[in-house]
Amino acid sequence: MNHTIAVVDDDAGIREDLVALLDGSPGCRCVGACASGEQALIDIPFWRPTVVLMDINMARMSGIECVARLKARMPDLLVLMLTVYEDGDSIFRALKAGANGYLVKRLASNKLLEAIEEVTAGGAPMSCHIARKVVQFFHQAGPSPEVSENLSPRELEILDLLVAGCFFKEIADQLGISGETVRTHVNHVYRKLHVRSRTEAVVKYLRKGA
Amino acid sequence: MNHTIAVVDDDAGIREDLVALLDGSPGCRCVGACASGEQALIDIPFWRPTVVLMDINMARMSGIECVARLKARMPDLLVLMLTVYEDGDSIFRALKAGANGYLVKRLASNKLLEAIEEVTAGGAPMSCHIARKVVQFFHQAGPSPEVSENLSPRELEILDLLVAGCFFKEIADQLGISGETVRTHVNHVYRKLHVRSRTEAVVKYLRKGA
DNA sequence: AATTCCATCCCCTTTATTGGGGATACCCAG
DNA sequence: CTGGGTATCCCCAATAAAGGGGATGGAATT
Repeated sequence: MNHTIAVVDDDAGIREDLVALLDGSPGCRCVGACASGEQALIDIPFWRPTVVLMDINMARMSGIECVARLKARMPDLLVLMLTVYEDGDSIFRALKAGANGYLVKRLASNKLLEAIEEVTAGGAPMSCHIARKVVQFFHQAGPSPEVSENLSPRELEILDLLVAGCFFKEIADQLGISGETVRTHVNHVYRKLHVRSRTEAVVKYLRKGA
Repeated sequence: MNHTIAVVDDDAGIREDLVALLDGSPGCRCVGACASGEQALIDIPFWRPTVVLMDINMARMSGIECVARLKARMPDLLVLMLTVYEDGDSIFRALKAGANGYLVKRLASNKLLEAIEEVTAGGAPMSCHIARKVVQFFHQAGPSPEVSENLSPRELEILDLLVAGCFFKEIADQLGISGETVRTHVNHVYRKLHVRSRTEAVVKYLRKGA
C-alpha cells in the first residue's frame, strides 16, 4: 500500500501538479521529479521508485525511448505512460518499450491514484479509449481476408492449432476427432491458401496474408 | 444509457443470476438469454442487442467460436467475454475473434455494470490480470534476445529460410551446402530456441522478431 | 597448448507430414 | 430433391522432419 513514485515530465506545471497530488495522498510518496528523459536515466535508477509516471511527449528524448532504457536496467520498474494524444502508434511503441499502463493526462486525480494501485497490484491500467485501441489491434491482427473468407470455422480452428505448433495427433486429441480428419482439414487449408507446407500456412496466417 | 443486453451461458444458474442483475439495473434491459452458442447464433441476430455477455467455456461450440461467427454477421455488436480461467491463449483467441472486453466471472456486480457502460462508451473493459496479460503480449513482441543473441549468423540465415517455407534440400541448394549440414544447424536452432519443431521456431521468430 | 564455438559432413532410426484416392452424413439453398 | 459445402473417417504411398550419435577443420579465446 506504500508506494514510492517518481514523475518524469518536461512541463513544470504538470510536474508540480502531479507531485502535489501524490504527496497529498495517503500511501503514496513521491521521491522525485525529472524534467527530462536524460535526467530520468540518471535519477530513477538511484531513487529506485516503485512506479514512474512518464510523460510520453518530451523534447529530445521521448518518453518511449526513456522507458525502454529504464526497463533495460530495471526490468521490475513499473511505468505508467501519460499522454495528451491517443495516437495508436505511440501506444504500441510505448507498450513494446515496456510500459505497464497507458493513461490520458486529463484524468481525474482519483483515477490516477487508482491506476497506481492497479499497476502495483499486477494490473495494466489503461484509459478506456486506449484499451479500445489495444483490443482493435488484435481484431485487425486476425486472419487475413484471404484466410478468413475462404476457410471454414473448423479449418480456422485447426489452423490456429497448427500455428500453436501442435502435431496432428495433439490437434486430434484436443478437438476429440481422429488424426485422419485433422489431415483432411489440413489438406483443405493448404489448398485454399495455396501453400505446400505447414510452415507456409503458418507464415501466411501470422503475416496477415502478406 | 439505455442498453439492450443478451446473455449466453450454458450454466442455468449463472444465466439466471446475470439476467436478474441486468433486469434489476436502471438503464439496462436484458432481451434474452441463450443456453448454447448454437442457440445464440439464431437468437442474437434476431434480438439485435447492444451488448452480449458471452461465457467462454461452453459445451460444443465455444464462446470464442460463437463470437467469431456473430461478429462476422454483426460487426457492430459489442461482446464481453466472461471466463473463470485467465488462460493467456484463450484471451488472445477471444480478442482476435472480435471480443470487445474480457472479464473474469467472479466480478462484483457493480463492476460488471460499469464494464457494460464502458464498452458502450467505446472502451474495452478488462479485468486487471487480463489487461496485464495483454500488455505482456506487447512486451515480448520486441526483438527477442532469445532469437538474435543466441543464434550464430549461419543459424539465423537458415532460420530465415525456414520461415520462407523452404525444405531442407532447398536451403541446402540455396546456400551451397549439404542437406545434412542444414539439418545440424536446424537442430541447433531448435535447441537454442527451446522448441521441438519447425513451426514453433517460425512462430517464435515471427512473433518476437517482427 | 587447450578449450570453446562455428560450420561442415555423415550415419542411424523414428515419427510427422504430405498427396493423392474414396466414403458417409448433415444441413442449407436453389 | 439435387447440388454444394462442411465435417467426419479410412486407405494407400512417398517424402520431410526430428533426435540421437560421431567426425573434421578452422577461428577465436583462454
